Amino acid sequence: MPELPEVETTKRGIEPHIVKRKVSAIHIRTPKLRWPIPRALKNHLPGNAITSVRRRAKYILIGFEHGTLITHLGMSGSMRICTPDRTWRKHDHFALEFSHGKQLRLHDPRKFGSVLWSKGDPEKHKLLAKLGPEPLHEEFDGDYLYRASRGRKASIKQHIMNHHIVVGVGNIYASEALFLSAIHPKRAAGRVSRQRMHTLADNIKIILRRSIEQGGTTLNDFLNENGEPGYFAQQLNVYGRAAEKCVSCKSVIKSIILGQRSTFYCPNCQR
DNA sequence: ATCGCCTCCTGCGCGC
DNA sequence: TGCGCGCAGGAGGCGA
Repeated sequence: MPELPEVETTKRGIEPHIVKRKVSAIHIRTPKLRWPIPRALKNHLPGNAITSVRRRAKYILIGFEHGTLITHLGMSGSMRICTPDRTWRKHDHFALEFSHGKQLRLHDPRKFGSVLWSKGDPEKHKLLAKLGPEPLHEEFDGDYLYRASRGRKASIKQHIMNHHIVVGVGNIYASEALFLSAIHPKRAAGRVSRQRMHTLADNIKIILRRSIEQGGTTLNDFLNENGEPGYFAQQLNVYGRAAEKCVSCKSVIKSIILGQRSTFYCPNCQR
């Protein structure tokens, strides 16, 4: 399940292979992922060069002079650079082919990913327009998180996973950040103190930065078929560790469902 | 305005 | 050993 570090790693991995490259053909092998892949891309893209590769939240934005390809990996998607003669795998849904003889392929078994086209400023696209700040930007800090949570009755875990508040904090890192911050995931967001919000914001940044650094070590894997790109060994303290002992206090890690999502925490450390 | 539930899809794990 | 069932999960959309 790509979290923000995997998406950032993917973006960094594909960028040097595709930026400034001219698209010679595109392949739409599956007409509909989360949404239909615009058929008009066949007219928009060939003959045009990629001018930029950016990330916003978990979207990878592939820029052209006349518009932007907005892509999302969903929960099982991955992108890979390969040669056009490489056999199509099951779930290879979409590909850009370049004049320098490479392809960028989107692979996504769950089909929760997306490929869309934005003519104007992609930040104004319906899917991006209302997103909150990037967690690694300066504007996201404890004060911001505190202000954005006053009066909120939703749990702190759902709060930090709410993309209107802050983007890119997925289910795994939400549990992990709350553990490091000693905050109970079910605590109402509006009842977390300013000081603890600072701790939480700091921990979110630390976890994401560390994961991105580790993801960087797998960048070589983006060329050809070596392994799954962007997935790195993660040191997780609570996620997926129900019934195991807390690394800090040896209490038994609990698992609950919160907002339809599995949630892990230490009932002793987190209050 | 907020919140919580539903939905998309398929691989996988579990139980028998 | 093989089969079938049910769940997980990102995030938009909708109903309350």
